[in-house]
Amino acid sequence: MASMLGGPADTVAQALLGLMLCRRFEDGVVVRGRIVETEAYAGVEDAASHSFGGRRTARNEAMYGRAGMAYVYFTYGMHWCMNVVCATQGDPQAVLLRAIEPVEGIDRMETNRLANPKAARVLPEAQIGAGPARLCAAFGIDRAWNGSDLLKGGERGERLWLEPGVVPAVVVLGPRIGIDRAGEPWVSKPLRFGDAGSPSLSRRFR
DNA sequence: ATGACGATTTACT
DNA sequence: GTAAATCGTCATA
Repeated sequence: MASMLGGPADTVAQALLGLMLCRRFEDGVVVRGRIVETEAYAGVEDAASHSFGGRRTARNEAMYGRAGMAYVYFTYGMHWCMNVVCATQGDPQAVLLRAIEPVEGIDRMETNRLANPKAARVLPEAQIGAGPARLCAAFGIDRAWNGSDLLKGGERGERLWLEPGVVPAVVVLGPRIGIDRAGEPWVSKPLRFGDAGSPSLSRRFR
């Protein structure tokens, strides 16, 4: 598990598909979701990456950490998104988790969603984790998890970690979402990966 | 101190 | 399809 995260973002993005993202809450409840959609952010060369050009700030510091670290950031004034840091320490590559398919603790995912007044809309089960911010809302992931080690888990009896899962039968690729301003060639590179058979993708691939 | 912006989601026409 | 919501972060001064 640890070794597979040490590679470049595009490789890791594909390898993460099928793995289980798991969290245990203080009350002991566990939620699990199968990762079905990811995006690779290739580091200093990648104009769409928060680390483009070696940019290093308090916000993206986790990108420079060890593989297996979580990089969680806040955006649009209301949403959290989570990445799995990859490559080697000091090389700021990461993979954005764009969608999970609910597997366990679905009631708790609902509760977590409803706890956020901005996400009070009820969604069909398959859509609960279909989107980078939806996934974080469902799992209750926020800034407290930035920099946490996904291979070890968190503190306070709470944990956020990865487990082996079922590899997708068919993987589809496409351009990344919401990065138009990065310009070519980065806007067109096929760095978005999905499990073609999943009903929980954030958007269609084409 | 101020202003511009965002790896999104939701509601509405 | 378009637009609003909403605020932490960063660059500039």
